[in-house]
Amino acid sequence: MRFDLKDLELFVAATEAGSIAKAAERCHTVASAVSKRLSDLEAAYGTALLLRSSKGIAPTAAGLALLGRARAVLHQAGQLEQELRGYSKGLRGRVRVFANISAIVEFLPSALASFLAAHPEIEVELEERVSTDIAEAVAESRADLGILSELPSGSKLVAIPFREDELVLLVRPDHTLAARGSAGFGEALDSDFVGLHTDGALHYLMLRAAAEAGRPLKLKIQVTSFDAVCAMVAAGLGIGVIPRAAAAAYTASLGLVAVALEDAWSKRRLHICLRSKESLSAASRLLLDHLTGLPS
Amino acid sequence: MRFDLKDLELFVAATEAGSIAKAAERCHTVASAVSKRLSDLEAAYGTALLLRSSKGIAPTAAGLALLGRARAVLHQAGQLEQELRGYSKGLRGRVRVFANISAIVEFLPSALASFLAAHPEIEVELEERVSTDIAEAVAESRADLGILSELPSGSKLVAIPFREDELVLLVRPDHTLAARGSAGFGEALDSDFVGLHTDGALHYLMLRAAAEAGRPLKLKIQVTSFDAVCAMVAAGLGIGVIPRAAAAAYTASLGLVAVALEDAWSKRRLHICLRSKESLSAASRLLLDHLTGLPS
DNA sequence: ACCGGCCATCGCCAACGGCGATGGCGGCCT
DNA sequence: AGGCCGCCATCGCCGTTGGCGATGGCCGGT
Repeated sequence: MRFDLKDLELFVAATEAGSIAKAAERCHTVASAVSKRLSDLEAAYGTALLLRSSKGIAPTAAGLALLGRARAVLHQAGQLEQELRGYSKGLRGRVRVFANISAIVEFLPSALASFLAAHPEIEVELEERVSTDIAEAVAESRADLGILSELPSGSKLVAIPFREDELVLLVRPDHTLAARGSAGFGEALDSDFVGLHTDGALHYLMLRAAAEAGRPLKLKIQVTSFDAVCAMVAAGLGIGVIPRAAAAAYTASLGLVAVALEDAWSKRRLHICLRSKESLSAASRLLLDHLTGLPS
Repeated sequence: MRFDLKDLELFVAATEAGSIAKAAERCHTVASAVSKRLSDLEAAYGTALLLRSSKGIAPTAAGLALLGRARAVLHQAGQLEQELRGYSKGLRGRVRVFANISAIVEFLPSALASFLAAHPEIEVELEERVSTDIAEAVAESRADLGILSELPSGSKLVAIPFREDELVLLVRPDHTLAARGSAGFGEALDSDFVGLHTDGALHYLMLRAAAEAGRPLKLKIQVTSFDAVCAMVAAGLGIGVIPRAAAAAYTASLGLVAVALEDAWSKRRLHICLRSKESLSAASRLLLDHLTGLPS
């Protein structure tokens, strides 16, 4: 390992600031030191990372590619430091949870609140990801617990059923389906849709359902949160498919209508996934027990 | 940041080896240095990470929790270093691409030209294969990236959608279908066909479509390139099925006519396949990013 | 043409960190 | 029981690393 965390910090700071001088200031040092470290870094690997000019610096292609990885390393290192600090303050544990947006919006707020109230000495770190990323992160020990809809096939992880999650159609009151208590997804395909993350499981479900109906999914707008979906739907830009619990919060305030989906795939079961029960830390196991023991 | 990558390495090595002395040996240093660094690490955050005894060390709960995170940081740092090395010498390293004939004729010329212009230091090695061979080559690491129409079922490879590919009937102006803007494949089955590789996906599609129509595919001539198909068609030896983009180049010069196919299978989606994003070399990833980032 | 901002280089020096020796501790074998 | 061995912590020594400030070259804007 011929580089240092400080090297990475300086590199990121320099590319972000666009200037070695600014980076030095931000990192509480002087430009000459930064210049040297960066030059040495480049020399050590025989690769130009920065383009120097009299008005600052810009990353080369290699530098740009490196930037992302450097940020990832620094982020992880930062988390590690936080965790260390936590231990010195008497914290007894820290659990890293990756969850999909449905779980985060619907179930985790209350579940985590009660858990943290019962275990103030445990810190929970929560990040939102799409299901495939979650499984990967858990498999690679970047997360202790994952909450997702379905494990990717072939995954070696353990999956424990968590909650039921019902998807509903979200429409404006003036939509033709608004008066119906329920509808098939196929009936909704005439409308434009407002979608979520292109790589999310929900998106995939909708695409497949449309394909099975032999019709295209008219997806014009893509956003990344349920409230954004609701806002788009309220604005008349299309209709959406979101979990019932997420819909409930918005139907009243925005005057929208939730229509039950009759398709089988609209009933999803969320799962908690982990590498193995034995590999869980004490804190993680406490959280797992809490999540699975709660009345749903 | 009060710790160092080397601290983490030593910490991981020590907990794995169960002994500071062993860790020192593994890391090519001496025990005293390791002992000091670990003590300093603990002192810096006021947390005991290791339990010392006369027969070695064992991690405390805090240390155990830290272990996973430290590994994650080191893993990412290792990736970063590998990438750096890749840039120094690897960018001279080649990217091996296996692609089917459709991709090679329709999309790769311009895509590769712009890529090589942007990255003159990267060599791209391109071979034409049929889709099944491509998937196999990628799976066996004989190729870095594959471009094909559909992955064989059961394949463990990652497939990323690439481009749309529309197949058309290529006929002479005096053919009965030449006056039609579009036709079903079934209507064309009266004619003789000029075919491509007997084992290619395109050939397979045609065979299956003919079988579904309950009629034989009258295939007399088999060649291995689109221009050969065109020449055969122009010579009146039959009609052909090739991608629209490939047809465009010849319809004018040879006085041929492209007739749209009405069958659903004529709209294919090409995919880029690879083992996993993580296993890609830096150069391969650059090419992948380039291909997926291009406007289609 | 000057000035200001930028980066690279150089010499200086402090501090960090590795090294080897030493000492204390506990278990194990004889 | 006594000696021995392997372990880790501590200490002083010293080489290297790395920060600092000054200097100089470069370019663009005023």
